[in-house]
Amino acid sequence: MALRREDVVRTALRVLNEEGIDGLTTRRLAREIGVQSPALYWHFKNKRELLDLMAEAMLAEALPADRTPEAEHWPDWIAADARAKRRALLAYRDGARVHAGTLPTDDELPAVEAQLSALCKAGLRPRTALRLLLTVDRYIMGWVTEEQAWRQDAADRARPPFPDEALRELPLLSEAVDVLRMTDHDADFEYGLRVLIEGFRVEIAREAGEGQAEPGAAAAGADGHELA
Amino acid sequence: MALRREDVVRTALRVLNEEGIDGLTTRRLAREIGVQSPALYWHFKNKRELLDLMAEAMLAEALPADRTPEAEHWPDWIAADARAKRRALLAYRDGARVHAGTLPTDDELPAVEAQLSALCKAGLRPRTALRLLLTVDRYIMGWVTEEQAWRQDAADRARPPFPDEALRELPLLSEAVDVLRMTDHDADFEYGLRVLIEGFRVEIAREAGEGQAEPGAAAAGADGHELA
DNA sequence: TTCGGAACTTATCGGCGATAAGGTGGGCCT
DNA sequence: AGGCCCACCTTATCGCCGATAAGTTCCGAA
Repeated sequence: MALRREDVVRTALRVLNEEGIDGLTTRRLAREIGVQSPALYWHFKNKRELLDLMAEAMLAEALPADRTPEAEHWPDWIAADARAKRRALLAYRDGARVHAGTLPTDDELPAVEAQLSALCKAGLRPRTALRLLLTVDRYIMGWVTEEQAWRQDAADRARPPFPDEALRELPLLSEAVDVLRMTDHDADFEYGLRVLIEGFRVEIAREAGEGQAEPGAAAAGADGHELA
Repeated sequence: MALRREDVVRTALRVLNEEGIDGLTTRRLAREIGVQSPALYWHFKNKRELLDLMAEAMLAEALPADRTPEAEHWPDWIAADARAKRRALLAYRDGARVHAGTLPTDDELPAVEAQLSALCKAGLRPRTALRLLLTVDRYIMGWVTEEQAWRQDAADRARPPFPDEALRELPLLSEAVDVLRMTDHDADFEYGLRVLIEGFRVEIAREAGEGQAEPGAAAAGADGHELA
């Protein structure tokens, strides 16, 4: 029976978790499947395509696609989606690096449209609503990337970073050293997420109050530095 | 005369810009310097160490270390630092990927301490202040990573992504398609930055108003989902 | 029964990071 | 003056990588 793309992707995700992204080679994967490595190139045009499908599968597991978010509860589903996405990326070793640079598939777009719809009902213009979604997305990606990099080289790191002697004469950093050493990833992630949502609240209040006139006003030119 | 580490790093940054991170190989770099590739291993224990020094040099160019930020103007210098860091990463091809997973050097810590000091004067506890700084940092990293990935495969991409036909039946996405297609990186980045700072404003107002009693209150357990 | 193409194998390519081992030249000690 | 040491580099080579070319197998349709 012929090998199916879907099975290859599933095995690849397992190998990813066992070996990390550097250990996920075409030969290793082929061996795991019980096939010679060039056979993979019948099913995928190159390794990048395989990684793209892996990224898609990772997120598909965790994010149900057919949900219709409600406008009035936008802080709730934005936060829930953010947590789900982080969890999905954390569920696989180097998940963020696999997902980085991936473009949304065409069939992921309707879910985005639904989110935009809810946010627009809450008072945003489509452009601003999409910017908002991208902002939280970038935060998640940056966060989990760093989180997994930390976890990764925590293994092969001889001594823990930021030893107490390096923090001598730095009383404030010493007091916050737990954050620096990422001893409580979850709570630290939640902090940034809450900050973002509080910012969104302000933004939505402003834009909803504007009466959506003057279309150019919030476009804020490339050098628009106005903060207040 | 012996080769100096600093010169190697400078050449490596030039090659990075010419070839991208995948084209930056030890052989290519050695050839550029006029030396055989194993010679590099006299000066660096491995390629990762070279990349770390490159990352450090990239940011050192753009971020003056001895500045003493003022408490009352925190939104200004946080935004300015964020823009400077983004610019520094964008200044080199794949700059974000080079910098990703890098730990702050011991001599970058005093600058952080100074920022914490200003934020604490503004009313935050050290832990929260550091969380705030990390939050904006993660946003920047996520943003620039995506930005450079986009720019990268914009080159070798046959057709532009998100063609109009994929957006049929998706009116809101169609209206926001410029954001999706990243036609105005700068303004989109500014949006997220402004959102973050507005969120920080709320957070600082809350924490300063608390009278900094009840130390456990804002630690928000791992599952602390309270948003309001 | 033949034939074509899907699905695989074997053989091989050029390039990678890294290590081992050997060479070389200048400065320092006696 | 002579010898030596060691910083710094070279040559040779290892094992692995992603990818391609070309040949093989086997099943289902005509």
